[in-house]
Amino acid sequence: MGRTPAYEADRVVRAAREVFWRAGYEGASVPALEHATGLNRSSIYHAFGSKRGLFDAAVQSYLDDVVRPRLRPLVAPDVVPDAIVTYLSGLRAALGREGEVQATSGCLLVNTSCAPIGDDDAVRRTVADYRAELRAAFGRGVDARFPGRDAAGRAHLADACTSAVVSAFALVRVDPDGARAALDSVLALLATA
Amino acid sequence: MGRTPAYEADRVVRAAREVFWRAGYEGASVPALEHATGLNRSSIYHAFGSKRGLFDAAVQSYLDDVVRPRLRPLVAPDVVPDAIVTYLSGLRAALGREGEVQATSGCLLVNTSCAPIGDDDAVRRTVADYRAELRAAFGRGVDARFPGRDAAGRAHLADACTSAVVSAFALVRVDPDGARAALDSVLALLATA
DNA sequence: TATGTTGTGAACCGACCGTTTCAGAACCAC
DNA sequence: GTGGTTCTGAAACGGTCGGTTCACAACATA
Repeated sequence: MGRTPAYEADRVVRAAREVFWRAGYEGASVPALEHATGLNRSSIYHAFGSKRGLFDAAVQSYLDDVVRPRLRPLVAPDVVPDAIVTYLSGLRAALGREGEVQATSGCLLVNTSCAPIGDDDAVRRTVADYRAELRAAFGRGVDARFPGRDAAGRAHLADACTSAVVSAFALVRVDPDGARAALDSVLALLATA
Repeated sequence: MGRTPAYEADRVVRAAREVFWRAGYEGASVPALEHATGLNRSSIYHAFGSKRGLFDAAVQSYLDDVVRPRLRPLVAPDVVPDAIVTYLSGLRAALGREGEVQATSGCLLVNTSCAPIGDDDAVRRTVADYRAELRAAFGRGVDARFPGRDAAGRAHLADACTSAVVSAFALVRVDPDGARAALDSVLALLATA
């Protein structure tokens, strides 16, 4: 069988995810990834093949461990009317907690979309699917909150939620107040009957 | 007085702006800037002091030559009711023209916000002010379109326009259809009386 | 034409980039 | 134990990074 790895793969990927999140793909240096993961580069390259391989694993972990758990109440068989509000106000609060990754660096995938690595086809598909996943979840959240409203109105509201979240992620690094304002605005639309 | 520069400063800055727009600050290499501007690095450093100095000039040019001319109808003393619709549908069309910088790379300032350079204080202020400028312009555009509507409703609509534009910029690189959908959604809200 | 100033090209700087190599350590099966 | 396989640390790879240096070209002035 051979020598036993001295690390836990999940922990390594999570640590790398944090580095990519803050610094971006091109800005995350191999020494920084070594330091964060505690692994020597030879082990990183042995396990993941390349910096890009580690990045892909980090993106998968971001989707599985960060995005989808928070979206779960919005994609469950039964969606509670408050689910969409809970999600958005939870995000609003997270963007205010200084020091946390989300507050300082927004969203790994939105950041990726704005960088040259976003031109890569595989990355492009991943981020586009992520946006669609967000939109679908918000669509169900809005439907659960305003079941009586007409379909077009609900769709526009779900679109507004999607745009608010994406723009909040995109701007939080430079303008946390503006990011929170975007979320507050759609929260107000969701509060009115 | 000394030797006459062999270049036109404006042309140099505009060429550099394009490189930063596509590649981002950290991704724009000095050789790439030399090639785009036609200047040797010694001339670049003589004129702008550093890569960052050239970037700052490029950002200023982006605001003066790209952003503000398009926003002008929305900040004029008299704002036409169609101004906001004209702006958004113009942006929608621009995001669809393949090959153009806007379609492939979104917005220089949004991209900057999502990158590590966004942590710089001066950059932070610049992008935050840009967002505020956008929001103010859209506010006037919405006011001109729906003068009879209540203030809160107009504010939420202006917020939705701001978020739609920012998110369209943030996503156009990976998801042009999603970006256009965000704009279409607010355009629909602006079409209804 | 002589002088002082400014712009330009080429060569070079140390630092860092992502990646590879390789010897040896740690484990399994026999 | 022995052999085969896998993981790990250190060192080194060529290439590129942003930035500097310097000799010289090109101009304004006197």
